[in-house]
This record gives sequence, structure tokens and C-alpha cells, in this order.
Amino acid sequence: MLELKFVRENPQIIRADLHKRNDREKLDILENVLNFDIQLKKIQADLDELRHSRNVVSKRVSQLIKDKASAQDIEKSKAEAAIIPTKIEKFELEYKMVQKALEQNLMKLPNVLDSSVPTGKDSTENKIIKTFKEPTSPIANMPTHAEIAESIGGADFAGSAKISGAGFTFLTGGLARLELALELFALDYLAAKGFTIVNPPIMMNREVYQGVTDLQDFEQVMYKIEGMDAFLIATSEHPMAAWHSNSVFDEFSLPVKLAGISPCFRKEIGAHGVDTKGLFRLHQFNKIEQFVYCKPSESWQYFEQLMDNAEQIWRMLDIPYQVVSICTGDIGTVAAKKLDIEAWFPREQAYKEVVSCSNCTNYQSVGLNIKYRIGKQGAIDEQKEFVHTLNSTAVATTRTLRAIIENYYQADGSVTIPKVLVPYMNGIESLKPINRK
RNA sequence: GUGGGAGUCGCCUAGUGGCUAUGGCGGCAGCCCGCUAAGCUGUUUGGGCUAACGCCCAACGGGGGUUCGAAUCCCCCCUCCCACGCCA
Repeated sequence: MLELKFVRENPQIIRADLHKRNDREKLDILENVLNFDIQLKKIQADLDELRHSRNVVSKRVSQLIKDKASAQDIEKSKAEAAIIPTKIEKFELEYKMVQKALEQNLMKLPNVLDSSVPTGKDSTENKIIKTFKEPTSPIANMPTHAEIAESIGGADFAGSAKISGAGFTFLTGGLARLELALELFALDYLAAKGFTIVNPPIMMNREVYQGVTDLQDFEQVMYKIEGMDAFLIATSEHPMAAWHSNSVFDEFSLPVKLAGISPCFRKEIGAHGVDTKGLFRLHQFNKIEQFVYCKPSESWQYFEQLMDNAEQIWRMLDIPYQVVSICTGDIGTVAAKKLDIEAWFPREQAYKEVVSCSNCTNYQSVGLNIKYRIGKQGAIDEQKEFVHTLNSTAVATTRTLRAIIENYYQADGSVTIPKVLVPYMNGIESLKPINRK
């Protein structure tokens, strides 16, 4: 959510930004916010005045009783006071309505974009800013990654479809171990960089969830738990962001760097041809996520660090990738800037998203009310400011498994284990096809 | 899940319908003091108005209700503690 004060004071910045996004609907919403804000202030002033008069009369009643005034005088004052609450009620109702309308509109306004975000209408206009290694050609007659996974005894899609429907998998044997190896590898890397490993709750209530994501996601992405005010998390970013809602960090305790480990649940996975079966798009997958709370002045520095960590992981896996800057038409509501890593998938001859790194600036922290204290607590010049939050994939296991399967597939049908993962695999260096009878 | 207890300012705490929600600790600022560390005064939530001194409103876990007036009374919900039960 944008800070109301910021919207009030800088409507021209937001207007310019919405033009960049080519979003006419939100321009109207901005005007609504500004109008409701003025209305609300006026109602507030009237309401305060009414409440004041009520307080004054009430005090007089109290005084009369104490002075043992005549019952008649007391009743007279009471009667006078009795008129006020109905007036107050009316204004309070109006206040609540306008306040709700204001908030609903405010929540629809997207974050202000960083000036470096490329302008473009959709994902086709994202900008490639870096590549690692050259794209490779597939081995002749290369099967799909799902077929390879099954042939090495690493997955059972028929089995998962039978018990859970499409969009799930049983990972088995060497591939199940490889998933754990990836997670441990990424966690070790991040722990060495000063990240604290976090295993968060995987359900969150609606009120808190609204602070970390946009409303669309509730309909399209998130699973609601029936009979409970709870949603399955779509990423550990969400509980890690919400963790410190309604609290104040000490300036010197920042940055807080977290490495979240969790399953992720997503309703919308679409049908994407060759991806429909396999490990690329699932209703449930595991992910190691980087998350940072920091001072506003330092967020771009940490944005680079998160991106660098993700890149280093893919470099060590030694898989070709490109880095893409997400354009204005594709970036969504929350991030001020977003860079994706797209790994190379040789069989499909395409780069596909495996990492997404965002600087959310104060968009999440405003919604969740997460501040930090500038200077010492209690000091005369003590000030509180919203923190910045950032998040980035470290490794989304299933997508990465697919990338490993395709990039490390050998002509004999085996999949070589990337060197950096071998120590995490009990020394296993290759997953070989299993002969079926 | 059942029964009992609790939730008040950063922390502890007083407060059973009416002055401005006590008091302490901690923090911050100022004063005092030649002596080992205290003492005194002020301050310590959010919002609105004002050039400023100030003025006003809201806030006692959350949401409703009763009342001229609610931390206090009533209803619903949440969280924590204790006991019992169930359980990986």
C-alpha cells in the first residue's frame, strides 16, 4: 500500500507513474483517493467538534451530581446531552464509509516504479540486461524432462494425478534427494552471507495477507482453508514480510536478512503445452527465499546483493541464464523494480523464469505498519520511518530440478549431478535410468 | 477440546460508571553537584488545528452493545498462562 501522506503530497509523481504504466483505470482511482481524503478530513473535524461538545456536557452533568444540584437541573443537562450521540452516530457512520472507500481505493494503487524500469506493454517487452554462458543444443532425441525424471525413478506423475489431480508430483529416490541437496546448498550459501534460516508457518489469516499481496491474488492464486480465516502461503516471502507487522525495528538492528524455507501453494498454474506435465508449474513446490528488511537508503544496495546471490547459485550450478528487467506492463503492483533470472532449457530452446528479485521499497511495510526508529528511543528528535522490504528467490526446487535434468542430461539417458551438489548427495555423481521389466 | 485465570503507555503496575487513566522502572532532555552516583524538574501513543505558546479528538487485546458519560457493565471473537484430555 502507498502511504496516504505521500499520495496527498505527491499526486503528480503517481500520475506520471500511472501514465508510464498506461493504466487509465488507476488514474481515476487516484482521483478517488484524493477526494475521499479531503472528505474524510472534513468529517473528522466535524466529528471531533461534536465529540468535544459531548465531553463538555457530560462533564457538566458529572459536576452537577457532585455539587448535589437539584434533580431538575441534572435532568435538564442530561436531556441536553442526550441529543448529541445521535448526531455523532451519523457522522461516525459516514466516517467509516468514507474511510473504507478511501482504503479500498488506496490499496489498488500500485507502487511507484524506479526510473530504471523499462517501459513496455507486456512480458514480450522485458529487457535482457545480462547473459551467462551460451545457450546449448539439446541432445538428439531428447525426451521431455518429465519422461527423464520418470525413467531415472525420480518422479511419478501418474501416481500424484491419481491421488491429487494435475499440478502435483511424487518426487522419489535420487531426485527427492537432489531436491534436498539443492535446498541445503542454497541455505549453506545464504547462511555464509549472514542470512538467518527461517521455517515459517504456511498458513496466514486474511487481514495480514492483505498487507503483503494485492487483492487479485486472493481470487487467482491463494488457497483458502475452509472453515478458517486462513490461506496457504504462496511463498515464504509472505509470512516473513508479515512477521514484523505492527512493530518498530531499532535502527541498529537493520538489515534483517532471512532465508525462508517452505512449501508454496498456488491455485493458478495454467496450461502451458509441454509444461502441463512435469516440474515447471505445480500447485505445490518448495522454495528457498531471500528476504530483507532494511533502511530506505540501503535498499538498492541489498537489491544488488540478493540478485548477486541468486546469480551465484546459478553460476555454481553452471547452467546458462539471462537476467531480464521486468517492464512497466509486466511488473505488477508491489515491486518498484523487478529482475528475473531465466535459465536455459535446451530441449525447448528457451529461457524460462526461475528467479524473481524485487525491491518493494515501502509498499509492503506501509500496509503492514513496519517501521524503524531513527536515533535513540525516547530522544527528542526520535523519528519513525517505514522500512524497505526486498525479496528474491534463492532456489525454487522443482523448476531448478527441471533445469538440471535438461542441462545435465547425457546421451546414455542418465543425469549428471552438478559438481557443487555432489557433497550433498552422499557422493552420488549421476542418476541413472532404471531398467523396467 | 474442557475448566480456571489473565491481557492497561517500551517493561511492570493501580484503577468496579464521572476531575486530565495511577505509580514505578527503563529511555530522552535540562538542572544541580568535586567525588564513585545519586538527587531534582520535565518528557516518553496516534491523528487534526496553529506562525508559535497551545487547543481538540481518539487510544486500556479486537469488534459490537447499554449510558448524557465505559478501562470499568453486557454480548461475540482473539491471544497468553495453569490444570485435565487428546495427539506426531
